[in-house]
Amino acid sequence: MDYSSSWVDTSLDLNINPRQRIGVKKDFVTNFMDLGNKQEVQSSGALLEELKRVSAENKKLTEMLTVMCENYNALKTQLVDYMNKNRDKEPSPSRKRKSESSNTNTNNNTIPMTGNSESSSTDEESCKKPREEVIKAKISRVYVKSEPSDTTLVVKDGYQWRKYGQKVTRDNPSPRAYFKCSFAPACPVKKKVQRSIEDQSVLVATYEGEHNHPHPSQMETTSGGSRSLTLGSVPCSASLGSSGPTITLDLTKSKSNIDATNSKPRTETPQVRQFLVEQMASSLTKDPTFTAALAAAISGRMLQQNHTEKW
DNA sequence: CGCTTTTGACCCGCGC
DNA sequence: GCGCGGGTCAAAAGCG
Repeated sequence: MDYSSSWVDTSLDLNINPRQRIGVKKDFVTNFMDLGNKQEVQSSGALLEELKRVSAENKKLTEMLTVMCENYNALKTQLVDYMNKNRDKEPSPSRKRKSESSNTNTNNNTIPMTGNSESSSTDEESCKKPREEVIKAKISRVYVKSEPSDTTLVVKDGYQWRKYGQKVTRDNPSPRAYFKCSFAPACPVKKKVQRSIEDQSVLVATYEGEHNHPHPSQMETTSGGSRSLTLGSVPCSASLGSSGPTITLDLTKSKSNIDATNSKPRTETPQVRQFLVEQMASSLTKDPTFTAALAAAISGRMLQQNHTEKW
């Protein structure tokens, strides 16, 4: 269940983007060179100072990230507990119509990291609907980027599915495909796949229920190196959109282990680590508040530095 | 031949 | 009660 901090090495080497870093360093070097060659000795000293400072900052950021990860895990644990409590109250599954139609695509950026999550009904909706309708079999929604030309509504998530229907719905011109887990009726999981009405290149897979059998890829993997990026156990990319944080799962990169229950710290390759760090960095840089804070911090530093250098 | 996919028919809840 | 529309069934077709 714990992903991030359990295996994501938070000791960031922030030199993730050599070009950028070189650019920064170059600026420093140029600045110092502008001061004249006579100050070379002093410059190298100052560079060392700068290096120390950057290292310290790096360490500080690492600590902050660690704290963030811990907070995230704590929150996640609470959420899971809350979900489990709700599930205990859940009545036996019925053929009653799902209240999902009221769940428009626009407000659903929730991506279950475990492959399971409750229906993301808003409080508004829960007020409108009777309580027993809100508590349903676990419903999760996954957004998968796919080729717009790809007409097959196939979401490769490692499980085996049997298609049992396809319908054109009223609110979306693209057809909706209905799948049952191949292990049905032993496994009650169903999924619906439909192209997003907003972005035709995005497939929206709605999962209902939980698999009561191990992930098929678990039995066959352990061979070869992992090429796909995995966060926790799920391949994903994170982004901050206007409607809030979004995590897009790229389930087309199969062979990944979706079942997080027995995820173990794995041997992540440097590339994977780098990618993760880049993802985090890009997510943070897209956050206006973060960039503002960062800019303030940097400018503060600069001013402070200029001040001290003058003296 | 057996499994999967396709697709029209049917079921059923909901709103009017 | 009736029509609408989402969800499911099941026979036929496709495929390896």
